[in-house]
Amino acid sequence: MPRTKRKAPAASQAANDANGSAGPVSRADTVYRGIRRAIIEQALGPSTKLPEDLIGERFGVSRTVVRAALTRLAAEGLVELRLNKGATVARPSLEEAHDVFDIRRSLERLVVARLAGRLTPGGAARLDAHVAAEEKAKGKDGPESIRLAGEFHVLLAELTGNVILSRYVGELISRSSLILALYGRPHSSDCAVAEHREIIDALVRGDTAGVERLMDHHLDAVIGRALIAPAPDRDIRDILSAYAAE
Amino acid sequence: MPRTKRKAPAASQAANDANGSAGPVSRADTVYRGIRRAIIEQALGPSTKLPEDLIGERFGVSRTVVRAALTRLAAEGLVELRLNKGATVARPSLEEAHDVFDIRRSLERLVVARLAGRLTPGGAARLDAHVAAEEKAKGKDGPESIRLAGEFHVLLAELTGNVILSRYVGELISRSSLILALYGRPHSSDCAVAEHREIIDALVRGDTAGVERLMDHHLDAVIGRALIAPAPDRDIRDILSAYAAE
DNA sequence: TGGGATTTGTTCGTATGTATT
DNA sequence: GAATACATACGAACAAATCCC
Repeated sequence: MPRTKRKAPAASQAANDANGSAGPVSRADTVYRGIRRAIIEQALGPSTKLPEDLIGERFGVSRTVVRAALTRLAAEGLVELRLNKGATVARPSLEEAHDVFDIRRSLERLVVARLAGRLTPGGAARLDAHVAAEEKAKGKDGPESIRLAGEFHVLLAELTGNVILSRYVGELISRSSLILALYGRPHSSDCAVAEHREIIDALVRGDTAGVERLMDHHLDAVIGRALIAPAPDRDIRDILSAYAAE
Repeated sequence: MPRTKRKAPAASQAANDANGSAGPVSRADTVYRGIRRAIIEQALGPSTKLPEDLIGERFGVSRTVVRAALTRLAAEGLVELRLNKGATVARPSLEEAHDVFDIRRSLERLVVARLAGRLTPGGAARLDAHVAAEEKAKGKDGPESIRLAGEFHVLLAELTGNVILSRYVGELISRSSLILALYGRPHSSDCAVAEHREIIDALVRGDTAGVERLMDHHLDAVIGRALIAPAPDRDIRDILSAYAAE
């Protein structure tokens, strides 16, 4: 009798509703977001194996649903999917790391150029609020801080209204998390909140050239934290249970 | 007796091997590539419904495999996936169209900047060969021509060696196919082969500023063919059979 | 509006492939 | 290296939602 360790029909009918805001959400979405967040917050490190059975158990869904989520994550570059060998958290090479930051420079410069002087009051307010949240989370130095630092850049991209641009920036940001986990210092990942403030100021002033320069410097600083350091391996089981409950 | 029209166990065990070059290929890959090509060559127009059963029948695979392919295509933006309502070929809004070309400008400028003066002899040869193929296919004015025009840009991106960059450019190019199908003139989609030649020349000369200007002009010309025109609807069945056999 | 046909979402069994001893 | 254990790839059936008349 093979693989009899599957759980009962999965009592997760209460996992519906209460989603962010837009449109109905499939169950695969829930799993996708959970794993994505776990990777971004560096709870799941590069090369961590992601067995379908285990994940399905933790999230209360079947392997089919997990597969759909893993497929999406693979398309996004966060997960590697080798035929017949299952999924692992991606382990970007040093070369890929350079590639990521290369494109980030180009696209994030486009973002601030589009935004300079064109920031709505509402947009500026959202940015201010976000930076305030970053400041608040700074002391704790936990995964929250890592995520917020990246989300500042995603928020900027979203404010351009260009959905494709924000999707790409979002992907690049999450890959940056992986890169920092692999090659960066242990947890110096806070993105220099002061620099974020400077960028907002320059955007409000409408100083296009200045904000492009600031963003370049800021990214240089981020890249500067790309040093050699091995990543420890932890047990997936404990980690996932924290993310299964959204 | 619901849905009894499914075919026999599907005798497609010979669908393995003989793939392009790199790594083993899942069956979902085959379906993915087939549908993708059909969309890029404008055989499947925007909003065309993509029923899982029908596609699976044509490709000789089950719905599970089709779903995986559709999930990937959706992540890429070529397909829209609405919950409980199935998949359709994406129909980019005019706004999205502008977004696509906006990012194309930025990324393709990065491509040629990276390439200027750094083109290997092999790379230049591949570009020359490609343009020759474009020239040859130009008379026929068929789907081949559409695909080749886009692949020139993808080839440029690939020559940078930045795999993420080439993935993004590839996605943007295929979306451009959709945009041209929607808003462009019927079939004036050949990308001005002469302009491609000029770009190659400038790259070989190492004329960075010149090639950026040329690429901008070239993209302007492409964007210039974005006019209002409705797209006719055709029957998926006939179309897919041509693409099922690779 | 309603009911049947159709399509999608999901589960789960089986076959096949990979790792391990 | 063969046998065993295990994980993945795929398919068929079932349940639920949607569509269409």
